[in-house]
Amino acid sequence: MLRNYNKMFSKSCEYAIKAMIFVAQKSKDELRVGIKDIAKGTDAPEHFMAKIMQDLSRKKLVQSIKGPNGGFYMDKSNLNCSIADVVKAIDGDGIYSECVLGLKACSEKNPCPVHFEYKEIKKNLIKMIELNTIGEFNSKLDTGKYFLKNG
Amino acid sequence: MLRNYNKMFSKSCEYAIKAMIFVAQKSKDELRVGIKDIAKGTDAPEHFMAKIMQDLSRKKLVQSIKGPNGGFYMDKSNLNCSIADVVKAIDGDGIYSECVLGLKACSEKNPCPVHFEYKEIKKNLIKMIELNTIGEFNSKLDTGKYFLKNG
DNA sequence: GCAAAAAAAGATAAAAAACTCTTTTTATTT
DNA sequence: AAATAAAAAGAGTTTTTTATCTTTTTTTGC
Repeated sequence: MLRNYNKMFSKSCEYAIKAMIFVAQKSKDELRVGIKDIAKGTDAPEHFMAKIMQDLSRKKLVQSIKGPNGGFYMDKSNLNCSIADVVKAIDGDGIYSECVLGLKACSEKNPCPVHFEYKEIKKNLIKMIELNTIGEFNSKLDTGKYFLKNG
Repeated sequence: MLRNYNKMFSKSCEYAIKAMIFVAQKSKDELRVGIKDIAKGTDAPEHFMAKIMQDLSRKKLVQSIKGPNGGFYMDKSNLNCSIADVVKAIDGDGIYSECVLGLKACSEKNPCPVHFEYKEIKKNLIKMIELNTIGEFNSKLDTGKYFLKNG
């Protein structure tokens, strides 16, 4: 054990969620944010974040424009997307479907020993990521009481 | 995204939990279980499982005896250990302490945007893994309604 | 004491995830 | 048209996790 697991989401996914919130925040008035700003604003490695943004952009979770004054921004529908949408885009839908003990065959009819206990937790987790939209974080961050990076 | 994340626990940890439940189940009457049986009974790669069992044994979550008729088994106190104990032994206590967005500085006073929503989920998750002891799974598995492996 | 059985330990390999660097494409401004 | 700015794409490296293979140590039964 060299790690210290946690890992509800992959690192890429953590970065993606933070980036989405950051871009939403910064692009309120049609402004575009560059990859450098996004990386700085979320404590993420720049080139790695670039890859993630490309991915999110390809999947239309965020808008991008090349060239001078280009960058990333969000339209109305992007602001409406939930954390769950981001998670699904980056980590897939394992959070919906996979057994907490990794059993492929685990199901209601063929449950692992913790299936039903975990079911409740999963339900709440899914509710949480589905109900929180990216746009809603704007007001939260505006209060200055929430943070996207250390220090 | 080649993965399909999920990953509440690492693979090692999934195997460890299953192994603990399996050994508890099989060693009810002072019997010892060998690594081959454990691997088979949990759908885990044998040598990898061996490593994990060594780890659990070193940390006294399970007992082991070498030589002919040796193997793994559990004493009373082992049966009393919770899933949380196994998780902490293998994955560390990140599940208790780490921010879901990976922010080192995230805390009650310096919360990330999802801190308080996640707090509730985390509380339930911790409750679940702390209240479920390994020994308690015996009766569950005895009913034949729960499974530790596919197929 | 010797052979066999089993876990422990050591060392290596393969796969996946995280991260970096370089080149290309697209758009803008002068 | 040329220079520049920015994202996109491609190709690589490093680190971590997962998995395998080999040797050593311990215990038991003969």
